[in-house]
Amino acid sequence: MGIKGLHGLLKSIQKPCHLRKFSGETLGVDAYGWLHRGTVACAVDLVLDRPTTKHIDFVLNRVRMLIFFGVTPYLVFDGDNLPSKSGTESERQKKREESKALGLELYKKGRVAEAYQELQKAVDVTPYMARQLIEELKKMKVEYVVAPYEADAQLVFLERQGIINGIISEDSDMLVFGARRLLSKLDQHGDCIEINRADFAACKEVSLVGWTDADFRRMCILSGCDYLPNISKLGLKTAYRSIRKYKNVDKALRMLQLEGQYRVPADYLENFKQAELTFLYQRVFCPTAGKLVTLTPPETDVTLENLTFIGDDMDPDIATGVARGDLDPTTKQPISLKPPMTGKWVPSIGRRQTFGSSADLKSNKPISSFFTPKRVPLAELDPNSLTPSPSQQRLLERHANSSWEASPVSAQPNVIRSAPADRVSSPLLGGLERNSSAQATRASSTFSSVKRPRLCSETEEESLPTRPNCRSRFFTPTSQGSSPSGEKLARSKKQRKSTLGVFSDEAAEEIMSQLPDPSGRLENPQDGPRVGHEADAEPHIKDCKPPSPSDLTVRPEAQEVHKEEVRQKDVPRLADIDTDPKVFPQVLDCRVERQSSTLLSKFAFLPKGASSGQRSGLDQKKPQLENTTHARTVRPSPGILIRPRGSSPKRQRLTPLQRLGQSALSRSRSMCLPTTDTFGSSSSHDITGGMSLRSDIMNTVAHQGSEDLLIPNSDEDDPDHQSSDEKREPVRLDLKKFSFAA
DNA sequence: AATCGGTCGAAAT
DNA sequence: TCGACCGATT
Repeated sequence: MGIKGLHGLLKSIQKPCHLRKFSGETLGVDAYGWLHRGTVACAVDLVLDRPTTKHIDFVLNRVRMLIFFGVTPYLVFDGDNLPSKSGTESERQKKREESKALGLELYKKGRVAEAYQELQKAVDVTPYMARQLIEELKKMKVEYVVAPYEADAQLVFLERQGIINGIISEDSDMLVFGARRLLSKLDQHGDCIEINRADFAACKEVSLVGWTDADFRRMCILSGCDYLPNISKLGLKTAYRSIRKYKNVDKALRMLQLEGQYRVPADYLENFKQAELTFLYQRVFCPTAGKLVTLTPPETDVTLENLTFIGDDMDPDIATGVARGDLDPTTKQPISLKPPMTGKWVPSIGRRQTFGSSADLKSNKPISSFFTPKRVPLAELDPNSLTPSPSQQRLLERHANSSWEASPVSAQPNVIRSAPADRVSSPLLGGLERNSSAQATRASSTFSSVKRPRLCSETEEESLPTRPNCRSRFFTPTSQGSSPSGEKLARSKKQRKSTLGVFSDEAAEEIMSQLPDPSGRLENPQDGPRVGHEADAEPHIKDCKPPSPSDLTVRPEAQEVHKEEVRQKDVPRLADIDTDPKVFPQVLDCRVERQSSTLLSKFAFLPKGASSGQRSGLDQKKPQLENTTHARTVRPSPGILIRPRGSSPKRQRLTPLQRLGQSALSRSRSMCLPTTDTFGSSSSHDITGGMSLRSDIMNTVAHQGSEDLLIPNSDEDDPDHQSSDEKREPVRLDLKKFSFAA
């Protein structure tokens, strides 16, 4: 997958950093990558069709982590296979089935561990899993899109449109597509590495100074990529040299062959061009236009019809259905929200109505009659679970006499306000809901509402308020004093930690000490030695260009406006439950319970950290953390979470807690300020100047590695940065680590 | 020096 | 499954 060895080639411009750096920005996520990681934890269950949501929860935890650090997640799912990759996929499918058979065999023999290993290979990430996850994302008001084809291209497209400010993915192909800012190796703490296109000129392994995107792309393709296997014995280094020398692939290939050693297949050049065109023009979904467009606007002399390998175009309605996750990206058929238990697939429209309609829920038929008791997976997975959790039971009782029919949405805001714990009664939400009218949305919304309590239940059970010690899940089990996992965390953070004292609560300390971390200020000046100019030496293959005005997509300067429009348009489908006020209280209750438990966990969590704290700044920070947590994690509100960049928070109707959260948010934002603004406006990319950095910058540099020296960024004038001094003290000690890293 | 093929540990609970 | 790493090969 991806380009072999590319990470190694770009080692020197990989900057260790933390999600906090991207606070206030929107990051695109390769959702299948996360889902796949999540399946590791429950591979056996998935293969055996046993009920599990661990893989979904894994992703949701990551999403929450992003939100916690002020990042707006935007999840992007893979869609259909490109025609050229269909062979690969069937091979994989075959391998998976073999692994499944072998794994099950081992399992029967009692060799569980081996079976486990084998079954991990058998897991496939399905559109259904994506759909499950999407339902949760809707509830959390997290933006997402299902790409018509590859998520890679979709992500890069979104980045170019300015809809996202960076891409979280492990796939180095992203850079070939033209990603500008790639975040990889994200761990559960928020640490990751950044590869920024603007830094390419600083690459030490090879000199990319003066390289265009086209040069880079061709080098990668030449060394072997998903669309074209490499010429044997020809790797990245050789590809680099020949592109550097000849710039032109045609000539490079001829010379490589002449020099002997390399045997270039007859059709290689043709395939090469195809591969390049796939990287350039693969079809993606434009959320603004509501239809498919090519990743790069086609040049006038490019006839898309001839490019079958970039993926077929599709009807805008279908494309939108796929993008929303309503339609299977491959079959284009509606994805049933019901688990595909027996292979008997019920058309999802009918199914949804069945589940969501009031008639059905009120029918005399006992709900359990819908299920075969023997089929445990069904019972477990179905949203209308026959055995409601305690909280569900209470809710059901409470609403035993109330109608399930939808009532006018205008009643909604009242419902929200009357809810005791729902402090974030977002005016934005209410307002937008009134606009929601799409029937399809309504149908799935109703379903979601019913489904929600069920899907909550696992989380609920794990974090019931009766267990005040449980913690937010993305904080990993660390706050239990000196637990093994605490040590594990400490180990992973050793670079930063080594000079700090030993705290009773590593995790809390971590969060506390880093909350106001100025690392966000170390933004990459996007200019400096320019690498990305598109000066294509080869006329026969067109290069990426910024979206042209003629394109249906948005131009950068119009983005804010368009983004707003997109939001407005999108909200109905995102605001699923909220379209049904009657169901809302139930859902709310469940959510509140879950969320208050999350909140409680934070409270349980924080004092420990605070008590172990040794710095006076800690007390200043604690309330902010709590409130930020509350506003962002506990009750994701569109007013906070899905605010278009640049627009101002709607303060006037925020609750005090929200306001605190907001102030914390804006605070962290101001500290991380030039993130977006620095884009292209920050001054020099002066390598030698790195050593003259102010000490406060050095703080950050210290634990970020030498590459950060390349990116001076001075923006520390946050007057109420309470703990900057306290903060500075311990971190500066880390300079040792820096010298180590350097 | 670069590439290739193999092994190993981490991923997740 | 992926990467990092090692040793063999050219």
